[in-house]
Amino acid sequence: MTTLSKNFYTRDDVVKISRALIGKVLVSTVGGIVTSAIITETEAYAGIRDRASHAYGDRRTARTEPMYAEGGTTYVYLCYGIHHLFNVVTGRAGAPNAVLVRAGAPLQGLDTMRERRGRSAPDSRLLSAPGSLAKALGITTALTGTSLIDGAIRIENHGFRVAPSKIVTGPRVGVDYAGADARLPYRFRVDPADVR
DNA sequence: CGAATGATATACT
DNA sequence: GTATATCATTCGA
Repeated sequence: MTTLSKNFYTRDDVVKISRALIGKVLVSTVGGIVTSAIITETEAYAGIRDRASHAYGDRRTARTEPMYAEGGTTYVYLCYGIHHLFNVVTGRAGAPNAVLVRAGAPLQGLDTMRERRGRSAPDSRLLSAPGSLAKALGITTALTGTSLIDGAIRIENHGFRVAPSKIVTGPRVGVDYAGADARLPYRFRVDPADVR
């Protein structure tokens, strides 16, 4: 049960890191309450030449600034005016790479997650999509740019095992506008039942 | 299937 | 500075 160290995040290959995050544990401490989840789905966003990335074409703005930080920090932004989406920034400083955490399986703080998500969400869907996952874990844009090493959000290795053959690779969701890049196999997911 | 909902990027005046 | 189109989505009809 160790917190992932800086050198996990600062590696070059964001796609590899995206795959490696499957089975790791995302932990948030918000309002003095700890909630955590096993990561079951991620997507890689690969720098300034990835049309699907917010940083495509080196679009460095107030919003995307956290993506340009050194790996090991967060990038949280508001999508569709409603949903806060949580990303892990990777790579070296100046290279805007990030991994979107799309889904998870509840581990700790189940009651709090249920409260945050509201009555209509069944347990099986508590963390089944990126907006829902952030909501259940209490993650908002207020936490963008914060450290994953010693901040309110961290990622730990609890020793959960996922057979490589159980990790499904495919194109990313909701990026049709990205042309050919929309078909890149940058999405990774595993059935929660295949995490031991 | 489509409304909800607001920050943001971009293109104007 | 102001206008407007767009968006790494979700939920309910």
